[in-house]
Amino acid sequence: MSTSPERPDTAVDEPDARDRPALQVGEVAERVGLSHRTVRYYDDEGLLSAVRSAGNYRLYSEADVQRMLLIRRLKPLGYSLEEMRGLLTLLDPRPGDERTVDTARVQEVLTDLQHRRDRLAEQLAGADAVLDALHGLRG
Amino acid sequence: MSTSPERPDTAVDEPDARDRPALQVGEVAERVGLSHRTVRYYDDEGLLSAVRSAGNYRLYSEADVQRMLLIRRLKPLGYSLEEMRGLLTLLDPRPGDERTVDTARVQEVLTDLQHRRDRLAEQLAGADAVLDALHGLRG
DNA sequence: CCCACGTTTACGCAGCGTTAGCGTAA
DNA sequence: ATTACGCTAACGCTGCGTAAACGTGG
Repeated sequence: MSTSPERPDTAVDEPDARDRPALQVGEVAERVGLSHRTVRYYDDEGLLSAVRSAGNYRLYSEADVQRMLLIRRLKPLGYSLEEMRGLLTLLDPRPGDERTVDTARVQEVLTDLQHRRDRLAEQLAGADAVLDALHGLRG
Repeated sequence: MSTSPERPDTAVDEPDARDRPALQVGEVAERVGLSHRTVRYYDDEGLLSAVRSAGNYRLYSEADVQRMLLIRRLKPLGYSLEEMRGLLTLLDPRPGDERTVDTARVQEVLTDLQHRRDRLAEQLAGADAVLDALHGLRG
């Protein structure tokens, strides 16, 4: 997710690979479709890891943006931010996260993810049912 | 929804039509898949209209159950309970609700409903994208 | 008939998680 | 204009405590 496989730039894989934090809160908020308030909140809750500018502004990297987009996709599945934190260490590990790829845990998370996806699908089906009934009532 | 067209009982259309409130909070909660606390909350918020027993217990009719199921289907679309109240007067009017079938308003509500449905579909697609990526990462 | 028991409900208060608004300052 | 920070509120629940109503068995 955070890797950019094609990048003959700084030789290595990703660590500093031209992805130095440069975006401030408003920019990323707009890009990922969250309010700047929410971005700040996620940051405070430890889901994000902004670097600070000289003037103490939060600065985000492209990888951070990807992470936020991931959060944005995961959130409708009903995870709390605390659960999200755990999820992210598995799905979008940051340097300094546990490196042991606990396969059992991953499987556990994955099936849970599936269940939630299915529930979401049911909700969509429910909405469609209502919509159908409604369109029927006035064709 | 709440009408049972065949009933030569009390002459009129539906008011008492064998659908007298008889279910108490726990029963309906289980049937519609909400906590009894939530049912009470909805009731307090004016989404439901329970009748009270001699001992002050809430009693719900079959029509109420249908209404709750409708709420349950509409809720994932992100309506606030206040919006829900307005929705219900349109989609599941109770005796005593505005009887003018404001067509423009209905259309408005309907397209909003559609938008929300589409947003839900996008969320599902987003979840599937994550799931696909994840399954790819360990096939 | 009555009592004692367990279950169900009522109500209010208080808390939580997620957001969003505001004011003030840098 | 943008951000930082903290306070507060709103929303949708949820849990707790206490009290009353119910149903069943003795």
